[in-house]
Amino acid sequence: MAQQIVARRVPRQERGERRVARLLDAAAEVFAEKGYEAATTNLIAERADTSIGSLYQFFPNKESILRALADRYAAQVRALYDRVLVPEAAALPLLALLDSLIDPLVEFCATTAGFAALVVGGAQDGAGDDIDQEVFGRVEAIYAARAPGVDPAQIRLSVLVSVQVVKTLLSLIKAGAPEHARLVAEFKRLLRAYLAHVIGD
Amino acid sequence: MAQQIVARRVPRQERGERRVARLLDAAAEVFAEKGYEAATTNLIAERADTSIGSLYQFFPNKESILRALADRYAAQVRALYDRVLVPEAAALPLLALLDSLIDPLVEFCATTAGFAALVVGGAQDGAGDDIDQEVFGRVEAIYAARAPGVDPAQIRLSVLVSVQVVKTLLSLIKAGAPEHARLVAEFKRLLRAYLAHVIGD
Amino acid sequence: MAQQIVARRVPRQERGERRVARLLDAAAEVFAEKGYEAATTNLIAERADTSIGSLYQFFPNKESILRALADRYAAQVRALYDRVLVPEAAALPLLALLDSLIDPLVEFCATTAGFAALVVGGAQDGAGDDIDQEVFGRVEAIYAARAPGVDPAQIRLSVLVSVQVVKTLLSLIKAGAPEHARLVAEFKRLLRAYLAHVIGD
Amino acid sequence: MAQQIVARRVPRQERGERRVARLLDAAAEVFAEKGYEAATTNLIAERADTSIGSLYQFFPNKESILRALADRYAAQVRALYDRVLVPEAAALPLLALLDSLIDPLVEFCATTAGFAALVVGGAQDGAGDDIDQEVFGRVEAIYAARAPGVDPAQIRLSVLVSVQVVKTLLSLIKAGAPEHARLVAEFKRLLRAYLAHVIGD
DNA sequence: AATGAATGAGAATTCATTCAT
DNA sequence: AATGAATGAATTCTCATTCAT
Repeated sequence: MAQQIVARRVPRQERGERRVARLLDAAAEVFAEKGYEAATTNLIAERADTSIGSLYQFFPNKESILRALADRYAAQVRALYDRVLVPEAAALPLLALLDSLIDPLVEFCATTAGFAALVVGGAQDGAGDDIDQEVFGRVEAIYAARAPGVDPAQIRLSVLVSVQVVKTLLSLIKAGAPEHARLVAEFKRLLRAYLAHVIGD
Repeated sequence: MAQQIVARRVPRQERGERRVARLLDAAAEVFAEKGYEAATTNLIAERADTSIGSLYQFFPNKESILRALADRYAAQVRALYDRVLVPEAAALPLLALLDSLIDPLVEFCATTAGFAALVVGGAQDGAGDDIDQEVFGRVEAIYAARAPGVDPAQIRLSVLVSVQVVKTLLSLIKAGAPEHARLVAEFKRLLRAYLAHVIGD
Repeated sequence: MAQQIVARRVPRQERGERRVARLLDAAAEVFAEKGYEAATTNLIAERADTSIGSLYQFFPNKESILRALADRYAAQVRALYDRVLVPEAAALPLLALLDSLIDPLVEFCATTAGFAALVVGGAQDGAGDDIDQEVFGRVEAIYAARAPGVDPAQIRLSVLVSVQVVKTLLSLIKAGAPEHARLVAEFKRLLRAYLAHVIGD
Repeated sequence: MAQQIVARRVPRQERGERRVARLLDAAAEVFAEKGYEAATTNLIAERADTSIGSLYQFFPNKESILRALADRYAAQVRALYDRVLVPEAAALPLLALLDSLIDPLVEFCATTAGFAALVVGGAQDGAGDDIDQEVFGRVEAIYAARAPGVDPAQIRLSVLVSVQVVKTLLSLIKAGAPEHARLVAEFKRLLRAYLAHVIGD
């Protein structure tokens, strides 16, 4: 009996989750296309093949859609880094470290419509903060492990600089800069030159 | 006599100019506070102690206010750089060069309400482009003068990186990052390390 | 079963249609009272006991309300003429023909608030054109059938004159001319005298 | 002395009159181009090479410009008819009478930008009424003289019909109907056929 | 008298959000 | 739970009219 009740519920929850996912996909698309302010909740619902009423069943207001999207991206970035940014990464040569730091984000950015808009664009006040935190924490751990003697405050500052620089790179890519690869390489040069001083080559 | 006639007209023009200036000041404030989209033309007029009708006497629509603001900033940045970024700057030691490149902007940013929002924020499509161009051209000339042997494409790439990095710095300052000075110093370190490779220390 | 599904949707559609009808009624009233330009969409919505938002759910802009109203009138005139202006009308004595041509329009005009304003008033560029066409085509067919030997160009000219004269009559009635009936009779005399020459008595 | 004072005044008054004339010309143009509602007082002033302030020195509001324009047209029509519509016209053959009734108006309409718009268009409630009266009175006198035995009420009705028919003709011409001349001829046929019954050929 | 900058009520239209079905 | 019609506050912009200069 209890199982039945649970079982009967699961499909419903699943259906709900699928709908939320569709809504977030649609929102990512629409936010990326029009920007947060110009995006309308009606268009998002329509793109998600749902009704506006359903949208408001899952999200109390427009901003919460953005937050949820940011949450999802933060989780995706976490998963991304779980694979490549293992603690041992701290032992890699700086160049390799930068590769494993930057390349996943660049690729994610290229594949994922609204990501850059959210992380970089400052679409809405603190929308990208969770994603930032996700990256920040990882990088801080690695830098600290790599340069144990350095003042933690200096480490944090270097992490801040690094993260901001990568975000800038992503924003340029999103803006459709030509010579994608060349740009990525140059930003790696930038960070390498800087970090060689701070946490060693 | 002739002077009198001219003089009689001046107050009118001056009044108009003062009003435009007040409107732009107000717009800068409001754009900075709320962002471009959320800013309303009525609020801008109110802040400028004028009527909405007067606002539309000077600006045909909301976007033109943003453009005019960008123009004004571009002119101010030009004036700023006219003083410090003389051609001889190319001969300075890299650190001094970075000082004269960055410090004026940082200070201007700190004093001027909506500047960073416009330059960095991507408030509206190409709003900050003129300001960017202003800086870009100057910096390109200096880098090229300093490193005559380097491939112009590489120079341009380095200028792009430099300008973007400075814009990032400004956005952090605008975001109210604590330890202002420390941050500026660190971004100078970042650029110095990078540029030492590209255009020499 | 299938019927039920269909049936369930009907109330919604019906509600929408009723609302559109109410909006058009209100619009007819308001356009007739104030003229197209001076009529406000807010007043139309209010008169229709709806919100301005609902109005814009059905009509993309003010002009489209006018067009829809014209469409509705054109359809009503078509229906009107379907009953009385059968092909056999061509065989009627001229006076009887004029009766069946004019009387329905006069009555429709008297019962229907905004009709004359639209047909005659030139409220907006081509607003009444469809209604004109509706009448023009019918009358042309009848005149041609009645006077087969006459040059088609002359027929069209006579139709134009006839239609314009009737429109003028309607405008006078709308303007609240006293002695309604006398006026109608006189305009019939006018057209009879003219058409007796052109298409025969 | 007295003469001097008068003399000194005359130029002022003349200047004012010339300005009023220029304003009315401009208004005619603008009303004809855009219609009464869409015409702006600022545009009228600009077209008249004056300031908006001067416009309001002579006209208390927008509507009064229309009225003044109508007055001017009424006077011009009066002058027009003073030449051709002499009492002896009543003795002319009907066709010649119609010529002298219609031709001047058609020509005036063709030469004078805003005339038709005003007389026909119903630009504003009673704007063309004075002009109507001007024509109505003349025609009534002539019809009455020509058909002394006819009931005055019938005369008035026939005048009404005649005037309305001519107005309709003017509106078609203004609307840019092709075959100008043919149209005029046909409308004369229309009126001739009608009037032959009423006031004799 | 002439000017034109200034005013602000008012218009069309949008869109986040609610709620009856 | 799903739907989408309904709502109306808020926004941009216009234009008749006023009034200081």
